[in-house]
Amino acid sequence: MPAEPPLIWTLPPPPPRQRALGRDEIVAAAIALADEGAAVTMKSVAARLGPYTSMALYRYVHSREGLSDLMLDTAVAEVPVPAAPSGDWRADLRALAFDTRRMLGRHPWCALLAHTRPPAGPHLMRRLEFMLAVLTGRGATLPDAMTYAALIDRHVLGSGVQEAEEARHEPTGEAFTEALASVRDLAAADPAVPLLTAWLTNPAGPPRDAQFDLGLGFLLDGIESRLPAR
Amino acid sequence: MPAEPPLIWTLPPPPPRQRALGRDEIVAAAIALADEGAAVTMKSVAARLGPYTSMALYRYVHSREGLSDLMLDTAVAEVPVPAAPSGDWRADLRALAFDTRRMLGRHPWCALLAHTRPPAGPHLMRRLEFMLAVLTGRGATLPDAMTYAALIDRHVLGSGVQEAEEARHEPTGEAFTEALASVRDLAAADPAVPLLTAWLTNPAGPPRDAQFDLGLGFLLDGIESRLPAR
DNA sequence: AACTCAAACTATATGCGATAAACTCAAGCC
DNA sequence: GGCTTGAGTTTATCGCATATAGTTTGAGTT
Repeated sequence: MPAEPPLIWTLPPPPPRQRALGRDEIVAAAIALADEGAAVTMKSVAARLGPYTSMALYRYVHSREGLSDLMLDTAVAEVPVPAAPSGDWRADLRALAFDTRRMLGRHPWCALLAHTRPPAGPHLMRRLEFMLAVLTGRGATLPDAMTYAALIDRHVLGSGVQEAEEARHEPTGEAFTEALASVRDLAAADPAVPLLTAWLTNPAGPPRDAQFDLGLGFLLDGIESRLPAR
Repeated sequence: MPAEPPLIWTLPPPPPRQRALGRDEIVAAAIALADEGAAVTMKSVAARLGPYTSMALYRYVHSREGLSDLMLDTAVAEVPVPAAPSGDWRADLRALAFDTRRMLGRHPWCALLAHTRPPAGPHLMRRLEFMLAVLTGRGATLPDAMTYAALIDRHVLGSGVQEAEEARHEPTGEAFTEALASVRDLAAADPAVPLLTAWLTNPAGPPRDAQFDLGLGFLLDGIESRLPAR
């Protein structure tokens, strides 16, 4: 027998509708979810904002892809970009690289996204503009500056993606140790990969930041060698 | 009224069933689809193999993720890996990097996949082992060798992802030109990004291969400077 | 020649995710 | 008071992965 629908009088009064979502709140909610490692779906974002449905978001962000692009640019906005080069091109680029890296640490999902989306957001553009200004200010041609900037960002984003991947698996020592062990066993079973096996048995190496700085230094050295003499 | 089911006699005789799928055929079909830029779904892969359903694949590849991992390792298997270092560490690493780059050119989907999946396949392992052998053979410690190898792969994969992204949009001059124009207009509308606007108006620069080689050279130079003296 | 059985597929159903189209509902306006 | 408009909701598809349960088939057995 179908249950009698409850009388309206027994039900709580409807909550006051909170109207007027906005792009900013939506993007902030999506970023918060992504930072927590939760899946970002239209539904989960809407739910986080209150008693909304996924369809409510479309008015503001147009599509899922639009939301992704907004998330990316909003995260990049956290990277401090000086108004003008300081005069020390190397320090400028290094600081920007590290600041970006720190942002990627706060928003690990960002690295992959940056790889997949065109760099068309306003904050992405201003960040790139600064790199170009620093390099051309030191004498590079515009095409060369673009090449160098791409090189550096490759390093920054590549590190970001890799570390995000690693972090995604590490937190729980349980499954992680097991996964590592299974890869190690796989390697150990193949006599063709002794060095890899040795490393997996005792994975050592400089800390991440040092590795990052090392590679960045290599790139900056290379760029410096091709800049016009002072 | 529900249509009368047709009598079996009016239907064509069943086609002879081709049995025995196999992991290799499945992975090859998936790679072929991906190379063509088509979506790789269980269904599309099965259909490409004949009159199969998506479920037929699960026996062989376990899951969608399993299929991805097999695709990745199979593609990496195309990269020729010498049995042993030649004695010229720099030439060895450079050749491996360029061979990998060529493979990524044939399989553009591979770069992103390599970024997202653990490098546990047998061919991925052997490729890495070779890099480690080259670097330790020249005097690097194992942890350092791992750091350097990661640096190089970051560059190789990063270039691969970027060029794959670019290629995905270029083929059709129609929409691409339009998209480029809209980004340029966006930049032009922001007075804060004159250099970027200038570049977008006239995107120039060395050819891709030269840019790749430039960055690779920077990294190899840097590595060289930290290798023990001969 | 009929029978059995496991391997190889198919059918069916569930659930998630994105999104189009149509609908509702409250304010403000004439 | 009826009309418009903005802001969400409902409903309905569609694509995709995949669990579970069936079905077919062909190689061997008796």
